[in-house]
Order: sequence, then structure tokens, then C-alpha cells
Amino acid sequence: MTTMKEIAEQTGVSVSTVSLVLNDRDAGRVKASIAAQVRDTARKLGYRPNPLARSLRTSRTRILAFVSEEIATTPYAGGIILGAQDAASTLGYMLFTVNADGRVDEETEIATLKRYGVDGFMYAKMSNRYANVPSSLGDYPVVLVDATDREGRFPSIEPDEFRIAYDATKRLIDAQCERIAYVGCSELMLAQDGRLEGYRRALEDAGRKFDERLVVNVLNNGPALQAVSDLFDREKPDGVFCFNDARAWYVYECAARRELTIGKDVSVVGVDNHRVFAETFSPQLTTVELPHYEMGYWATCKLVSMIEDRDLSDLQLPHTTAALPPLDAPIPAKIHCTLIEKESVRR
Amino acid sequence: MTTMKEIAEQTGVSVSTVSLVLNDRDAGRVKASIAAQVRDTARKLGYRPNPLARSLRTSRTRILAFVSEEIATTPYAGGIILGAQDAASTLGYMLFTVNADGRVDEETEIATLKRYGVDGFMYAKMSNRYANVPSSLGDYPVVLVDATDREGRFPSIEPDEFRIAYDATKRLIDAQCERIAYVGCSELMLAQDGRLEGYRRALEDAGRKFDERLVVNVLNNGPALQAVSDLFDREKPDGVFCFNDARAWYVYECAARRELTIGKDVSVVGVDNHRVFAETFSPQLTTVELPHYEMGYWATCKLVSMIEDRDLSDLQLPHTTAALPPLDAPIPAKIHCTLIEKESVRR
DNA sequence: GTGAAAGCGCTAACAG
DNA sequence: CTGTTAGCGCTTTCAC
Repeated sequence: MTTMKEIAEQTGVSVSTVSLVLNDRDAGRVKASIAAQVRDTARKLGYRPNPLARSLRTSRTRILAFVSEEIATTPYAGGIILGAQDAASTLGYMLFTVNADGRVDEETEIATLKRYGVDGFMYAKMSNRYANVPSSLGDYPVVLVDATDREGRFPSIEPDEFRIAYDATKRLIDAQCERIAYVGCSELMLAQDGRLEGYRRALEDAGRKFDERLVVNVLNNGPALQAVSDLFDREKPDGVFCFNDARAWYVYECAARRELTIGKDVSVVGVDNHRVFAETFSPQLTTVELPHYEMGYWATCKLVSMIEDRDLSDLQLPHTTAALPPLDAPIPAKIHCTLIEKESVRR
Repeated sequence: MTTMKEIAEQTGVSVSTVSLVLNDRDAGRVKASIAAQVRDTARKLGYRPNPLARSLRTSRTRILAFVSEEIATTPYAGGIILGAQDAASTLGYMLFTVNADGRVDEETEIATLKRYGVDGFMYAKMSNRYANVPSSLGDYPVVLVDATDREGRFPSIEPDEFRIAYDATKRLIDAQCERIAYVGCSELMLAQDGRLEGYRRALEDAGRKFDERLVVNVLNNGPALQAVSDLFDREKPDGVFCFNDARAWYVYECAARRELTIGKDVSVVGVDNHRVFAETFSPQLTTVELPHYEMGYWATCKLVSMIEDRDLSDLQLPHTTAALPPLDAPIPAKIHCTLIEKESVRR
């Protein structure tokens, strides 16, 4: 590891000059020729600043904290973290990923993170819901990921649940489905609210009536299959919008037992949570792809823009979220969803 | 953040004394009464050392790096990382988790990690295979996770693939299955080698003959279902050991189409990769639980023991890996697998 | 036993 | 324009 001191010695200037130049604060303060020399030997020696030493002075570490509760249990958490990591890396930051879920106390973790001098926090839930941000985070820049701050203090990045459901249902309408069911989630959460509303509105916008009997909310378990089965027998749906791919599997199973072909007798759109199912088991499924990677990416950009007071709006997302695919595409296709950014009420 | 200086002033001693005491290096160097006073005010002020400042002097950061390639695509990566994090937290370390898979160059990431002064590296693959550890890691403590160093330079933690297959097959034998098939993985990897060998040996130890026709190796795709279907028609297996739960699904599907009941007409043991499937879709499946969490945990302990030259053998794993469950358990049960630790050939 | 002093690598006032 | 100086919070040698 070469240091500024070495560069200073080699170039025959003082450390301060080197510091000035290498931090690009030499405009009209250091002679251009000297600056050039400094930069030259720096490059020659392969100089890279020591972030720890710098932090000690500036009390800025260029380290971000990603605090999550359900990192282990949720398969797609990886996507969010990956996006966050890529963004951090691109912006010159490092990421401490900690889970507050396990046997380690959340407050302790946050305290440790603070001691390490992180510049800001991402606070993530693993499916869109209201969150209580710990008050210990109050004086730091914070961005919520896949969650909404119940008190409206912090900005957040989350999927547009309403639009997900609206687009998915619209897709089924456009595919000429007459009896469109919704297999939802009986757990109380933001996502479920938005989804149900989007489903209802898409139907109404198409001049149809919302019918409660076509809706069933279930969990991931045995009774769920029975409930979906009942819906099939009672309502004979020809199109189903599913809360996620675990729910889609019940539909898939019910259809198989009735010798109905997915994509022909009954069209299914499912929101893709696990990926396993959509990719491996049911190629006939139309999936709404949740942009987890992008969520992590955007959240990080947002956080950095808050920290540095920098405008990051020119930053291109590596994978752009597209709108609905064209309708002449075959029904098994992917629907991309967009993200929304909620601003903090009081910053 | 209270500093040593403040403690020194409050107690009326010098900073060096405080440092000595608070690092427990005061045996016979500082008067006991003074030491007590120092500790007292430290506690009163809620003193916590600044790890950055300490690192600058000691060039030890108590930060570990977890470098992985497939963090995003593999659902169960979270378990490994969670285990690593919990262990790190318990041992007083932080964890930088980076993926070398994305758009960021692995060498660049490693260089950055080094600049931040990490004390050691975990290098993880997401299913047991040979790995080429980058030479830039050569002079650091390194532990491989779910992989084996091709050159034998570094120790590793990995599942005992042979025993997984042996135990699973034995279980089917004990369940009175006569025609036990193996649905394996056609990708070349360590895990597959060990699994096939364990399957074969369990059969032979039971006095049965290994029969190639009962083995089919597939990928995760359409032709896979066909291949398993052919095996069913041709061999009429009454027991199947599956490489992972994605493969188990093909078996499940084939059975359903032939009106065979899993757990009655045909017993299935699958290694659980995704969890989704086993938990949500097929409660009849006997699963071999891969101890991902434990792998991460152990790897971290191993790494720390290398860094600190500390003996961590007394450290209890939070979830212990059990042996086979008793045979009077109903066939849908969980089989726990053990981990093995490979030592480096030359350290 | 205890404290003064130096220094890890870097930044930022302030002289000159 | 450039160098000197001080100091971020901590550890560590070395006098006293």
C-alpha cells in the first residue's frame, strides 16, 4: 500500500500538496505542472487512498448499512442486496449487510454500525408493508426498501402494487378472459391492499363488475389448496391473477386435476417471488417480475444522493423496467413492474 | 461518541492508562484501584472504542469479507450469509458481503476490500464444486464455503455429499423400497459425484446391486420432465432419491399423472435447495436439509480462528446438525446432513 | 505504576 | 502557490 507520504517524497513536495491534488482541490492552488507530476507518480505507484485514515479525519466512511429483517427466509432478498451492492460499488461505497432478524438484537447491530461510522442506512422489509423505523436511526440518512415508513419521516422505494395488479388484470382482460379471479394473500400487508384495488379498478375500467366471489385470500399451506379448489368448482374462472407464485401453484395444481391447460383453458398471471417456480415448473405461467435488483439499486442511489446532496438523476439503471409487453406476444410472457419513490413528509 | 480522552480527563489519568485498562493489558501495570475507576467511568459514559481509529494503529479491522459469485441467483444463499453474519456478530466482527458475479470485476472488489483492511476472506460458491481461488487472496486468511480449493491451499467447509446420498438412500431401503431410483444432476460438479457414490454404496451395503438404468441425470427444464417420465414408465420405481427439490418436483408431477401417491406408492427423498417447494407444495416429501446457515457460521468461526490464532472449538453452533431421525418417524420427515471441514494441504 | 510522546494515513487551517 | 502544523482516536514504546 503506497501512501501520500511516499508520493510526496518521490515528487519532492509536501504531503498537503499531494492531498490537495489527489482530492481535486488544486484549482488555482497548486501549479498545474506540479499537480501533473503528483498525479503521475501517484499513478505510477498505483496509489489508492486509505479509506480508514481518511474517515478518521472526515468522519465520512463511504460505508452504507443495509439492515434487513428477513434476509434468510426470503429467497429473492438476494436480488435486492445484489442491486444495492452494485450501486454502492458504482458510487464508490461499501455495504455492510446485517440482519436484525436472528439472534442478534437490532439495536445492538445499529449501535455497532454507527461505531463503524456508516454514512447512512437502508432499512428493508421483504415485502411491502408499513415499518416502524427504530428511533436510533433518527439522526441519520435513511431510505426504506420495500416498505413504507408508518410515520412518514423517511423516503422509501417500493413496487407499485396497484399498478402490478392493474396491469396483470388488464392483461387477462385483453386475453379475452371472462371470469377473472384473484388469489390473494390473507396476511395483512400493504401489497395486498394495493393489489386488490388494482384488480378491482382494472375490471371497472373495462366496464366489468367487481365480484367478491371471485376473490379468495389464502396463506401458504394445506387449506389454501382447498380454498382455491372450491373457487374453481364454484366459479369456473378462465383467468386468475395470483398474489405470488406460491399461490399460482395452487391454481396450477387445481387446473391439472381438472385436466385444464394453463394458457388455453385458463390463463394465469402470477407475481414472481421465488423464481424457482416460474422458471422450473410452469413455463405456461405469465409472471409479473418484481424488480428486486432495481429496488436495491435505486434505494442505494437515493441514499447516496441524500448523503452527498448530490444529484444522481442522470444515473442509468442497469436493467430498465419496461412497461407491459406488446399484446401480440404469446400469453406466457413477463410483465415488468415499475417502482415508486415515496418522499419523506418531513426531512 | 465518548472517547478515551474524555475518560482520562474525568478520571484524572492519562490516555495511555485508559487504553491499557480498557484493553485488559493492565495486569501488574496499573494499580487495581485506578483500573477500577477507569472501568467505572468508561461504563458510566457508555464508552465504546472507535474501531476505525484502532484499526489505523493496529492494521486489524475486525472486518471480514464474504465474496460470492452467485449470491443473486441462488435462493438459499441467504442462509449461508445469515449464518456468517450471526457468527461474525457473535465474535465481534463485521461482514462485507460482495458479489463478484455482477457487473463489477472480482479483482477490483478484492482490491477495494483490501484497502478497507479486511482481516480475511470467505470465498463462496453456491453449490459444492472445485474453485480457483484468485491469487490476489494468496497472502490473506481464506476459507472456502461450499466449494473445494482446486489447489488445496485453503481450508473449506462443505456438505458431506456422500453421506447425504448414503443416508437418503438408506432411508428408502429401510422404508422397504425395492426399486430405488436416483434423479441426479447432469451438470458436472463435486456434489453430483459424491451423491452418486453415496447412492451406490448404500445399495451395495444393503446387499443390493447398483443398476445404471435406475439413474437419470437431468437439468432444470422441459426435457427433464420427459426423462423422469421415461424412467417411471420403464423402471416403475417405488423409491426415488432426488438431487434437489427442483428434481423432486418432476417426480411429484410424474407420480400425480399416474395417480400414484407420494409416501404410499412411491417414497421420495429430495435434497432441499429452495425450501419453497418442500414447504409449500409437497408435504409428503422427505427432505434432506442442507445446513446452509451452519456452513456460513462454521466458515466464519474457522476464519476467525485462523486470523486470531484462537481456539474456537468450544463454540456451540446455534442449530446443531443432528443425525438421521429415528426410523419410527413417519416417512415424510427431515434428514439432517453433516458438514465436513477440509484442511488446507499447505497452510 | 503512570504519563509523555510518537505515529498510523490523511485532511484542513494557517503561515509564508 | 506551497509547506508547516495540528489533530482525528487509538496503541505502544520508553522515560520517569
